[in-house]
Amino acid sequence: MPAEAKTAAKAAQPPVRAAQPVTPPLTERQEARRRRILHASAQLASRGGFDAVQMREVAESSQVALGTLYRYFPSKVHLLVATMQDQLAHMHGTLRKKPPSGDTAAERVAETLMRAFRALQREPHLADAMVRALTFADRSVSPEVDQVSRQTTVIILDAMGLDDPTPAQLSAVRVIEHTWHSALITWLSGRASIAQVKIDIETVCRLIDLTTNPE
Amino acid sequence: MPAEAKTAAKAAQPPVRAAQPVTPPLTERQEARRRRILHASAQLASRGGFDAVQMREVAESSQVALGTLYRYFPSKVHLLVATMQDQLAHMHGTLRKKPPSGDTAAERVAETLMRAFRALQREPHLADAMVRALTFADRSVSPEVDQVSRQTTVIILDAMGLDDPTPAQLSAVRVIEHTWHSALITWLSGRASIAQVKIDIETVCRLIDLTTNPE
DNA sequence: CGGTAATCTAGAACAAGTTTCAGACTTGAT
DNA sequence: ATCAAGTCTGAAACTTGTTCTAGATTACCG
Repeated sequence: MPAEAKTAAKAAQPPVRAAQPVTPPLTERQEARRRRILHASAQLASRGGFDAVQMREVAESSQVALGTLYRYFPSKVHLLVATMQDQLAHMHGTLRKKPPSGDTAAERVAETLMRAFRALQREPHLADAMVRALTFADRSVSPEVDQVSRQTTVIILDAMGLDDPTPAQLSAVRVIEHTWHSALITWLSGRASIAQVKIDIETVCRLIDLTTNPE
Repeated sequence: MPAEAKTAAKAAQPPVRAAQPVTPPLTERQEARRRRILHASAQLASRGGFDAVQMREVAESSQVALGTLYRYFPSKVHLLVATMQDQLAHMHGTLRKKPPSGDTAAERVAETLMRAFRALQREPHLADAMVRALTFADRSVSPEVDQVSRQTTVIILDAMGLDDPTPAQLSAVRVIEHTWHSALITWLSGRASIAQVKIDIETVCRLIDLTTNPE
């Protein structure tokens, strides 16, 4: 990977879906292309994880020229992070349907995260690809990664049943997200058991009580 | 990166320093080569981070053939994780000299981590290279990553002044490590300020009190 | 010392991410 | 319908991690 390429935020014109800023509306065919690409990406990732998502294959599977693929997603990491955004949206929808049942906010958050975790377990390779991309992303992907982070925050706050979090609560949520990502990685690389992930998530969720009913 | 290469733990003969198992003692010249390699790696990393550590350059800087470099460190990630082990050992030595002064275990751990954080701030590119390698590492690097994790655990337990931690305390320590790595990453990729990292570390360290004086 | 196995070297070769380019195709405005 | 601007395609080129090979060097055993 050329050093400069990863560092400089390539200023590709329209299709690159940046953070929020003016995204020139895509034509129908463009939207379809984008969707095909994301689908191919997820499919390849489900097979063999990060390494199996090869740009040439994604291009071929989605019936798009390599150059076009790079116009839509300026790097493999961008592509996988976008794939994660996509999957996250899905998951948020799913989670919304059956709200967690715990009594305390901590319990509900832990329950939600474990539910998400079980979903990821069903596609461990896909999880691998997405999470590795997320943590490997450099500054040029920051807007997209940030968006994923915001979406995760929303999910957690949702589970807490909170509309207007205090700074302390936001910090707790960030810490939970940190733990979530990192625990996922240790599990994916075989360095932690599922049981351990569960315990750690429950442990970190206790921080919520700590910020809800102050010291 | 060939898929298989990253996945299969290459059984290179002697120099590959595995986890703990029998490492045939290196001759003096071999030890020197290893040291030159790690030094070159750290130096290049300090310049431009992960991307600047190019295997050909490392080989050249350390006066070693490319093939030899790969015999000592079977991949770029292995090399960078080993570099991290090296730097961690350094840091542990440094931290040991001036034990943290806080009254509670939580304070001492937070103080220690912030001290480490300030050290990393002095070489942000190096930190970038090491941390990115650490989280990007796949299963083939697990033993080495695990070793880094164990060393980090020791540092934290040291700061807590604990010899015989309970399972709950170990979980808290793991969560702190998760937060530490992940917070570092968000800082390195410009998505969080130093102040935010500090707050999050202090937040997560409160878990210690929670496990020390039970609910 | 002599011989043999292990190690090291230089350099070619290969794989996958990324860039580039010329030409065909679409789109939108006139 | 027509033209200019913007997109897409196919293919080649380039970069950097990784592997491979043949021949020199080194380490060690008797």
